[in-house]
Amino acid sequence: MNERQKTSCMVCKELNRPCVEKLTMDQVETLNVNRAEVNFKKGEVLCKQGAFASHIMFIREGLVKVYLENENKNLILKVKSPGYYIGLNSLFRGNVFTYSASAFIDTKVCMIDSETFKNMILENATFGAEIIRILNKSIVQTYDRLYNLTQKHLHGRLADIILCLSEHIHHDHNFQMQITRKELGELASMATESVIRILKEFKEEGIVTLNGRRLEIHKPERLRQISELG
Amino acid sequence: MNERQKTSCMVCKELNRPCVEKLTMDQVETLNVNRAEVNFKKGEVLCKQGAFASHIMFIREGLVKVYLENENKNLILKVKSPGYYIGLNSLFRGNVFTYSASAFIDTKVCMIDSETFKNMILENATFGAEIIRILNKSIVQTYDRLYNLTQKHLHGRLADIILCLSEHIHHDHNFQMQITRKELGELASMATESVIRILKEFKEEGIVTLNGRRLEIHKPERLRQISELG
DNA sequence: CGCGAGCTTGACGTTGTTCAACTAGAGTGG
DNA sequence: CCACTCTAGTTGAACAACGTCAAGCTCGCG
Repeated sequence: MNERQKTSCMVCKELNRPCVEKLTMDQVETLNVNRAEVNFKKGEVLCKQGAFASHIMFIREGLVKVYLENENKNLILKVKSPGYYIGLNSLFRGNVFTYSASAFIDTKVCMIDSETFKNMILENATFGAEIIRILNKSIVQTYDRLYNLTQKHLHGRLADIILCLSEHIHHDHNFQMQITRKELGELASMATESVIRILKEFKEEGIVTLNGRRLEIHKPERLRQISELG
Repeated sequence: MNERQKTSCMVCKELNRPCVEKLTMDQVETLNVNRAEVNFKKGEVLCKQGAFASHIMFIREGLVKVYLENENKNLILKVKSPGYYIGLNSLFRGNVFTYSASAFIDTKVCMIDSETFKNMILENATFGAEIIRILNKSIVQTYDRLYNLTQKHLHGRLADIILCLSEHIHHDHNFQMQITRKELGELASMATESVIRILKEFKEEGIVTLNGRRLEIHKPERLRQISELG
C-alpha cells in the first residue's frame, strides 16, 4: 500500500492554495514526506470522537459527515467537501478528536502527522495565521448552523439544507442527492417522516421537482425566503 | 479619560497567563501601549455584529453576553467571563465582528488594536499557537452548546444552564443570579414561562431551592442526570 | 399611592415526533 | 423464475412538547 506512487502535494495546490502558499519549499517537502494517502469507502469511519488524533486529514475527494456521538442521538456538525481539513480542532488541545467523521460517499484523504503539522505552525507564523483564518471560518459556519437549528422551524431548516446541498456540494440546481431521507433528516435535525412531508409540500408548491433522489430547484429565491422566515 | 493611570498588562497576567507567557517583554510593552481600558455598564453594547472590528477585547471583570442578532430572534452564543477574549473570530477574516456582545453586569475590558494583535501573531508563532488553542477550546464549547440546544428537551437545557452558572460563573452551589427569567430563557433558548414552570418543578422535587434570584442547588448529581438524559 | 417591570399561572393552539401500516424496488437463495 | 427479505420511502393518526396569550400578582421606586 505504502509502496504505491503518491501524488505530490503540489498537485493538491489548487485545492489548498491559501495554505500551501504560506509554506516554504522545504516545508512543502516535509509535508510531502510525512503524509499518507488513504481511501475510504462510503460509510467508513475516518475518525472517532475521543480517539487520539495522531494526524490531521485533508480531504482530496468525496464528502465527509462530521458528527458528535452520544449514547442516544448523533448530531451532524457539518458536511465537509474537498479542500477542507478534519481534526484541526485537536491541535494544541490534547490531540484528541473532538468529533467523529465518516464518509458520505467514497472519499480520498491525505493524513498528515499532527506533530509535523504543529511544528509547521510553530516554525511559520504566516501558516499559523492561515490556520486561524480557517478555524474562524469554521466557527462562523457553526454559529450559523447553531442559529438555523435552534431558531428556525422545519421548513426553514430543510430549505437551508437543500440550498446548501445545491450551492456548496453539487454546485447545480439539478442534482442527484447522494444521501437518504434519513440522512437529510439528520442534517436538518428532524424526523425522516417530517423530511418527506415537507419535501412533498415543496413539490406541491412547485418550488422543486423530485424524482427519487434527483432534485431540481425551480424557485431558489422562494427557498431562500422560507429559510429566512424560519 | 485617556489621561487616567492605567494598570499594567502584567497586572492582568494571572488572568491571562497562557497568552502573556508566550510574549516577549517587548511585545508585552507594545500590548501595554496599544490598548485602552474601558468600562461598560450593565446592558451596554460592547460590539455590534457586522461592525468593523478595529480591536480585540479582553474581559477583565464582569460578565458578557455574546449573541447573534437577527430581525426576529436573537440567539445567545455564549456568556464570557473574565479572562476571555471578544472578537478573536474576526482575525484574518475581514475584521468584521461576527457577533454582538453586551454587558450582563458592569464590565471592564481592555481593547487591543487588532492590527497590533495580528502583528503579534505574525511575529510570534508560539503566541499564534496559543490563539489557536483558545479558538479550538471555543469551538468545542460551541459544539457542546449546539448539541445541548438541538438534542435536549427543556428540562435538560435548563439543568445545563443552571449547572453552568453555578460552576463556571459563580463557582458556588448557592448563588444570586444576576439575570432575569427572560434572560435565562434566552440562554436555554426557551420561553420565559417555560423557565418558570421548570424551575418550579425542580423546586418541588427538592433539587434546588429558589428565592427570587437566589438559587441553591441541593442535588447537583440529579441536575447532571437530567442534563444527560435530555 | 400608583406605575411599571419582572414574575407566575392556567388555558389553549401549534409544531413536530412517534408509531404503525403499507408500498416499491433491489438483491438473494432455492 | 419465483417467493423471500431487506431497505428506503411514504402516509395517516395519535400524542407529547412547547410556545403564546391573557390575566393577575409582587415589589421597588418616583
